[in-house]
Amino acid sequence: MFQRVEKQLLSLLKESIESSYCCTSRQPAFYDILNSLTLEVPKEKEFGDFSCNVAMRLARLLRKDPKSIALDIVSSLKKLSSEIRYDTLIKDAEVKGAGFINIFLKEKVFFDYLALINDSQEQALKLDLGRGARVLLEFVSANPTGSLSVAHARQAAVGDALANVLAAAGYDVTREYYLNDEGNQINILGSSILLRYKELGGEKIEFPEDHYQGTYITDLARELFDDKALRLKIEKLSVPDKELFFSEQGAQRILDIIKKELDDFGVRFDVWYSQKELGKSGKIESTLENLKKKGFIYEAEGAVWFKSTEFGDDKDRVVRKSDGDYTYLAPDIAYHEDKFRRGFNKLINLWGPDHHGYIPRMKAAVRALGKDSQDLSVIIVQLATLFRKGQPVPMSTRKGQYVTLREVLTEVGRDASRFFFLMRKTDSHLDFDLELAKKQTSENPVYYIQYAHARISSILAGAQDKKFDTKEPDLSLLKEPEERDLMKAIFEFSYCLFVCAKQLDPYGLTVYLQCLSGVFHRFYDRHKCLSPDDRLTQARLYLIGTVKIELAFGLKILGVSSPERM
RNA sequence: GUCCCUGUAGCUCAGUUGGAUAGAGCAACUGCCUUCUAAGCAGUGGGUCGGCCGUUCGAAUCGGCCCAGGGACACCA
Repeated sequence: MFQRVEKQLLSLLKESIESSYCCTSRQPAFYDILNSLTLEVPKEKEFGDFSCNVAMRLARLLRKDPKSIALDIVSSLKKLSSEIRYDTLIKDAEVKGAGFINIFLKEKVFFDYLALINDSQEQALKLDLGRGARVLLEFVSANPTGSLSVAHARQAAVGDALANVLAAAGYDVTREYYLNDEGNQINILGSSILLRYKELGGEKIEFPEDHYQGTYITDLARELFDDKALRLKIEKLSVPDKELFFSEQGAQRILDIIKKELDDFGVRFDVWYSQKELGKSGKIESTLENLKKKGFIYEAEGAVWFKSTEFGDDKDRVVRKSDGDYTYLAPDIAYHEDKFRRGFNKLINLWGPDHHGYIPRMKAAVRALGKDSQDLSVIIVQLATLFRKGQPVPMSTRKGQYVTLREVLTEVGRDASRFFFLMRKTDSHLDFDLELAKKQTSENPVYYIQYAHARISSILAGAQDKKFDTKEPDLSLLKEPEERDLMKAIFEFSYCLFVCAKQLDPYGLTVYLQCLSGVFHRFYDRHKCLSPDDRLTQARLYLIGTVKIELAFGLKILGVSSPERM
């Protein structure tokens, strides 16, 4: 709806400018400006619902004062808008400041939107940007060598919300977790558990520094040790088989823990993609063979290299080490080729900041595979620093001591933690105040929004008891400035969703929902919904019902609940 | 050393492809509940937008050079 109104206004403006100046200027520059017209929503409401700066941009070209240009445009705009096809759109237009054209919309535009939302609920809020694009969103993808950390928690919160945003914007989205279930780290995991297992058997062991230090390793070892049947089986294994067994068992059991953590966090995945299976499938070999045929793979210094410099990387990268093992890059290229092969045409990866330097080579790989580098978007999810009473919570990755997703979830709960992880732009650092997130006061933005939802629910429940009839309300009774503010805020939902989808960042929704809640709270404070006038009550219930639908949908996208009462 | 990100109120941050008087929340202070949920609302104070130069009708925003903080630069994953 927002987009449609914006488009209509733009074409109306274009027509006005053409009719005012087509004879005086036919220069290409004139049409450049005409074709790149933009509208903005002014911060101050006295400047209208939309504003356009085209008069200033035309001033030099037309050698005319921007104010008088704006006046010319406005007068022909008014003439046009009085014609039947536009007479439901513009209430007024005026020139202000250096030459801004400020447009005020007719309330009918807002009324129509309210009706639309009340008729088709969430459906009215969704967009149609996808156009058949199949999106593969890969996120978290943490190695199954330990519990998820706060860093993973933010990636999970962002990834899940982004998937919801894109789905709401009309994309076909698949959520995937790339499971690093083989390789060095998994071997070390197996070896770590095996050592602890031996220790439990009374053996004296030396525990290397590069092994996993956490107590959960001992817990896993104990699980295996305490299972007598399993222990007998383990005794019979040869040394290499034993190593393998512990690696597999460890990875499997930790994966179960991770799945449970994500589930409790409300984050779900459609596909768990195993690197081990990828290796077995022969896809790595065929991908490298394919690239070799294209001339992007060569051998040197005993290793196999990917010619990523061909596509703008700083230097070429090893895909197969001189000892014959693949580097991480080899299966990753194959994995991305497989993503495309499965029919996805838009790949989005959420990575931690430590993978920042990895982007150019992955982009290079995508291009080497014959795709456009735009087909892969990598979003760096910056770290969240935890604070308690204004002091940063110390974090040590050594000795396996790090704050886990589970701890944050247990301490502040799902709603607050998910919301807090989304409160800043994804690629910006985030300060997460545990004490603030726990507070159930106005200081906490989550409760501010949820409270607005609960208040509306409560009013609607009260109204239901009084059995208001369901006939079409007379929205023209909504004349108070706070009511208009609310309608305008409601109107901007789809624009917010549009921006979030374009920027691949759900963060904007947290800002919008706080704003919408604020406008509602101000309206609530000044006006009674349940007024003595039944027809007004009817209209106001209709209005706040729409707010409720938007709040609930917005919160659902963010993975936060919308309580009926608080 | 090279590249990337960040620098806006006491704190955490917004600032819509350059727009109108730079905003919000928190913190501080002051008011508002016999009336739909005070987890709310209203008000007050608080700024050299890191610095300098440039681009133009117009710069927090774009460009250049500095200053400060963070991160990335493996035949690890």
